[in-house]
Amino acid sequence: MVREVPDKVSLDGLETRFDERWSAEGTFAFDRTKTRNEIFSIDTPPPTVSGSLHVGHVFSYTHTDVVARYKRMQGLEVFYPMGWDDNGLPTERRVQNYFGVRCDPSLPYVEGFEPPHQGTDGKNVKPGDQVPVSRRNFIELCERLTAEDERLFEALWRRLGLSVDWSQTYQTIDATSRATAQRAFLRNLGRGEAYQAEAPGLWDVTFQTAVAQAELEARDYPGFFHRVAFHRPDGEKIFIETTRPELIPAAVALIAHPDDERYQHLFGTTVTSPLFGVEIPVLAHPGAEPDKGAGIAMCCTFGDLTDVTWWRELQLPTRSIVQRDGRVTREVPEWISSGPGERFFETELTGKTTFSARTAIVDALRESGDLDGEPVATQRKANFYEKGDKPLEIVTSRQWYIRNGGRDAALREELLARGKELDFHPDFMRVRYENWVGGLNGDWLVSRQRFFGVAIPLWYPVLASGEVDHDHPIVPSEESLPVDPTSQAPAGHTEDQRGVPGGFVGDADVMDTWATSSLTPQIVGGWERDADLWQRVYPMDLRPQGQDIIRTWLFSTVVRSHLENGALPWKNAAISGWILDPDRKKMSKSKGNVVTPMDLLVEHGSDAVRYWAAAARLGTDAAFEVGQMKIGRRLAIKVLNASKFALSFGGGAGSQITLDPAKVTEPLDRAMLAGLARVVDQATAALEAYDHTRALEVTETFFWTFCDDYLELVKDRAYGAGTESTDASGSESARTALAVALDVMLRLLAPFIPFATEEVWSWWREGSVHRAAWPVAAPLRDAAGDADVVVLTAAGHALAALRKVKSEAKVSMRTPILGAELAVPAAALAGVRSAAVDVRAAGRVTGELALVAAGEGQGDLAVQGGIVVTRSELGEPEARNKG
RNA sequence: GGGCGAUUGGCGCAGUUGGUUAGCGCGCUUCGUUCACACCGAAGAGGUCACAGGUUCGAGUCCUGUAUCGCCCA
Repeated sequence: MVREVPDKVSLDGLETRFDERWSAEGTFAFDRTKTRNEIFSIDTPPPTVSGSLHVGHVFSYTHTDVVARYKRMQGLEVFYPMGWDDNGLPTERRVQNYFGVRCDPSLPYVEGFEPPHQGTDGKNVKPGDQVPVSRRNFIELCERLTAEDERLFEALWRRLGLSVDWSQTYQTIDATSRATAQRAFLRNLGRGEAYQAEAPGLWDVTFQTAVAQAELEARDYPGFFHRVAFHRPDGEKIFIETTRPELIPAAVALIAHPDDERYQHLFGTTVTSPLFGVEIPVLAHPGAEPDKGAGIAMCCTFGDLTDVTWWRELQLPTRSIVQRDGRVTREVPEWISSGPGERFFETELTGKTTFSARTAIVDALRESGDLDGEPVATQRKANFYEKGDKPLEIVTSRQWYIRNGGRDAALREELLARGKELDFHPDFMRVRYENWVGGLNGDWLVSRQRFFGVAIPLWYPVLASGEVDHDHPIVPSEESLPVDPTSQAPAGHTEDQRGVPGGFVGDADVMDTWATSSLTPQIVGGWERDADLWQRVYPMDLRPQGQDIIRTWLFSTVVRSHLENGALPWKNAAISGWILDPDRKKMSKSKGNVVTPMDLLVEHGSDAVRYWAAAARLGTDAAFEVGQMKIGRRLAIKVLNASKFALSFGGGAGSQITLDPAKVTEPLDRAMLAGLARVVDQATAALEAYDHTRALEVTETFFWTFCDDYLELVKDRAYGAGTESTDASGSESARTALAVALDVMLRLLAPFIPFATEEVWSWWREGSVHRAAWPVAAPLRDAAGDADVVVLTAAGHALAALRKVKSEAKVSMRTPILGAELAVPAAALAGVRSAAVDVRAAGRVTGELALVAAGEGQGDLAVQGGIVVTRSELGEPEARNKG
């Protein structure tokens, strides 16, 4: 039953109208009564609030939504929650500036705290004016502030048409996430997978925090090679080249490659350092690169990660001089005992930044004659914290680690096996996982010396001596989580025992943000919180994400799930590519070429933008192309117009439409359904293989042929007038075929252009197209019988050949053809013949239409399928109705 | 330095396990059109598939090497 078809169709306003309807009707609400095999669960990336959503988000989240909508139409109940990532520095800074506060974990929680500011118009509050608050208060303020971000993000996602169940949202700092992260950590601790160690690690002096391998970024950093002499007992000078002469006082060995002939005679001997006269050994290690610099390197504790390797493998002493604040130690180290060296250190180096210390040392080396030539400028790779702007130092500190296979071959093999078990889309993305896991050189450092984040849920006893006993942490019960050890006392203790002998101290650190976000399946799935939900959704089906965070988010999630649940967290990982700007560069804010997503959606319409996104395959970078969106918009409008047309033949609103395939009797109509059956098979197979692009392509191609050829061919017959086919069944056949095809094509297109398809669906079908069943080919094939799609192709070509006559004669397509003869290739002849009535009608052939077999070499298959018009006579063009 | 991906008409992309004459869209040219659609329709022009070797009866497709671009890791 056709309820209504608008006179004038439009895409405008569909986004808002259907978002409201889908919400009101709970179209995407998750039905948790379904069992695991009836559910498709998606572990969606939580976007970072405080950041902003950009075109790349729209792009990749659309890919996920296409899958979600497809799976839902396949009859699966889709578990598709959305989260907000508010961990990390950007949120911390915004909270500080917006409310004029700073987090001080040493403070107690204040009930009902009101911050001094409510927004400062973008101006920063000076650190001195910031009011210190407890971590719990800080987190509460964060939740207050990010509520606005979340509202804006949700509005964008709704407009884009993400079929998320909006009653299922979470924040990575909310109580559930904190409890989950802490519980998982305590489980790791209990099984010995989390441990603390006093070890050299990367340290950011600006942010005053330890940094994990996964957060490293190697950048070019300008420096100078200094050629510096060490001294043998006999006075011979051994030259090394270093970019960090300020670390000479921290030198513990000179190291050359074991096969390097130049240094064979030195191995096993000692040299003394210039200026400081510290005696150090000359050692061999394959890590030394003979063709780099002098071929012999100064090993300091610690200048870089190679030093750490040498220190560990050659069991060298620790002689650190750089402190956590990035300055040289204020005490003269005990190993520097030569009179002049000691004095020099004390007067020129103590407390200086590494930069100033370098200047002082280089001046002194020049004076003592130990500097050979002048420093030579160079670009070297230095390790940076991805958010920092100073090279990382390496300092020794006590930190918590979680085992990730970086130090344990057996665990590494298990994790590599998990990688093989996971279906990556596209498959080659697996290599990035394997390279990363294979290249790990340490466990996962999870402690962060930050204030804002999920607290490490531990306290430590304070001994009678006043010393803190880190070896026997006090662990909270899982029921008490989340806890904040800096503002809560452990069970059995009171707050007045904090920091006093016989009492306790709380661990002041927070966990790495990945330590929380690696648990998104557990957070959304109700792990240890909602056992019923958990067994319905876990392990999950799909993790969509970007390729840049395979080493972090994907890997850490696999680690947690493997350790905690002995399972892979999901079956599939769908990796989206980048958005490139017209210069084929990654789009970035700094380049100022980022378009605000909401503007994009408003300007082009959501279906158009989704079409652009869906036209790019997983893992493939895509150009930001407005042209592609315009094509999507054209498709959406065409769907509206063609549908309006197809539904109008029965008489428009109020007319009955049957979808009974038995009524499709004409060969041409059956041929069209045969073609559609094939499209259904191809689109389904493509979507099953996470190849949404192919599904869209075959559907779209068929749809355009349907509009350009089929619709034109059957127009007159569907109207039921004007041809020699006065037979009502011919008209009914066309009308039924049109409706059946429309019904199927709307469903095929629904995951891609959900708004236009839903609009059409609402004109004549019940419920939402997004809860309609995904089409299957069998009924179409049954209706098509033995009809072959070549009938449609051939008839379309014949029509095109007639059009060409008119086009070349530069006359209107409405010009009648008084008579014509077509030479048709043998393979197409029967097809054209069986559709001759429709071809004549669509081509406006009023007289004879002769069909003859084409001769050898006649016609070009690439042009109108080889059909050639051998004779034609045009009638008078129709008079124009002007005015 | 290692790894992964890309290179097809002016632009953006398809091209399934090697198989007739390499497709699609945009743009372009010409024409048409207001009773589905001007956010339109029809017809047309336009390509030594980055380069060099090799395997094969046959290579855009497989192998080797080179170049350029992008990303990741050292």
